Amino acid sequence: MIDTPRLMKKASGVALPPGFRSTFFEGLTAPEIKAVLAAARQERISPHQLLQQEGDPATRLWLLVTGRATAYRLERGGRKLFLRWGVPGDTFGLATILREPARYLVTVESAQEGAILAWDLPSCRALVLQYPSLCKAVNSVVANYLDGLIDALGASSFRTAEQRLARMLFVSARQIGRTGREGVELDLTNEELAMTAHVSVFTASRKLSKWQDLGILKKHRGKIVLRSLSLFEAITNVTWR
Amino acid sequence: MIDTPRLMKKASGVALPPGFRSTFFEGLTAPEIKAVLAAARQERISPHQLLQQEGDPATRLWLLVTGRATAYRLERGGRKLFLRWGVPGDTFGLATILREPARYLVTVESAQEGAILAWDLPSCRALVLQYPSLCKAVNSVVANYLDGLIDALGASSFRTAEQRLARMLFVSARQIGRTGREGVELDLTNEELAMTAHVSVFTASRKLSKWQDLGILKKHRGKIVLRSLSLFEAITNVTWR
DNA sequence: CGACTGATTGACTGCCCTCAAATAGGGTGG
DNA sequence: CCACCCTATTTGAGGGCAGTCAATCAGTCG
Repeated sequence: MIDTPRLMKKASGVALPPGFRSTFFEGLTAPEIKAVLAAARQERISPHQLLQQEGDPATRLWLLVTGRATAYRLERGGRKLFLRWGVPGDTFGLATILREPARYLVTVESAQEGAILAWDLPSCRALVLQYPSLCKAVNSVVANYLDGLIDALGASSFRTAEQRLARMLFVSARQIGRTGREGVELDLTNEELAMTAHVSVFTASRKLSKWQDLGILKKHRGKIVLRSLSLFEAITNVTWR
Repeated sequence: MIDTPRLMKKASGVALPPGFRSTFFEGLTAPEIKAVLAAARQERISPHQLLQQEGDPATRLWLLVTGRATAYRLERGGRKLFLRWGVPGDTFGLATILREPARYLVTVESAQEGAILAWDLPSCRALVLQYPSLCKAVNSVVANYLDGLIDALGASSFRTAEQRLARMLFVSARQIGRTGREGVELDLTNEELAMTAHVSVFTASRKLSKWQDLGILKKHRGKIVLRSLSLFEAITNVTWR
């Protein structure tokens, strides 16, 4: 969809897609951004690649440029606890900048072809020393993650499977949805959606069918088209009186 | 239990309980800690006092010195989503140090008499400018919160009411438990415990009774005595195959 | 046209929440 | 010291949401 930047070994001029934005850069001045970008290394990623693994020593900070990723934690029994989508502009490996010998808190796996910008440990150290506001940028990103997590916890604790599903459709639409002519298109299988909403595949299928019958979405294999976003928002909010 | 520090209007010498430790101070040098403490203001708190409210402008950073607090978020319908205990050494209002016009993410309510150290917005700004490592300290604390939240989300998503209860008893024991002669004593009503484990009061009562029959805890009104901590840890881990 | 993977549907089960009502602890005032 | 009250806790009955299991159906790709 967007001309993907080419691989570059050394970062003299990192190519970013036009209109690229990242919350990580907010709060940084233009020259700071420039300096930070100059220290970055760009890499291509392929689907099902483990970008970082929980428990591993945090040796690099990185930022998703194009593609999609999934952040999750492995629970006892091998189940994956979905935490959030990684979309262009999202930053991970933030632990690298925290206390020096840190470990990744979560596992991040790419879901598509794409590209990332990465900073290794020495670069991070140097950058933080030179630009203290970087620390604030990290803070800001982490705060966003916190907020999202609290929301997810609330959903998981107080809401029904139907509400959790509707919520996930809603937030996924904003994050990984493409606006097509029939509505917002989501490249998600039932299984993926079920996992993100912490619901069984069967209830996911049932609820989706119900919503299709109501005409507020359309299902295809591995793809969901939402006709009306606001209805899903309503579903998640209503019902708790 | 510990001689509580007296109220001081100006912070010339802030009185901390002997042996007081805070993760917030880790990563700071001794002179830094001294400077930070010098800028603090000490206040007494009483039970059921709202130390901060979600959505309010974040105007102060503070640290619990003595007492106990509850961090939660208010959900639609007025239900409280319990997030974590606040115990001596815990820091809150970290948003104050992030992007300048910030708002509190969560509500924190005191549960006992106690004392806090507080820094107002100008102090925070000044301190962060002078000691960049403060930013790292904040980062570190937030990372801990993140980790705890992910854990809670996992519990809420994948575990049974019994496992969530056992988990909460276990973590509460470490955080707010006193070691008595019969085991670890927890000052918790069934209702409080139920709320923190995201379980109904009734299932809480039933499970507690069951565990009392098994002899691994003893119930009193508003108080629980755990005879064996490790058993509870086992309960939370077992069962997932 | 197979083969494989994703999606569906129905039947069954069980955890845990809701509601109603009774019981007990602990402090207070007479 | 006892009667009383308020609140915490208990107990049982009932029901619903949603998960598991099994089997079938449907799309896609080779």
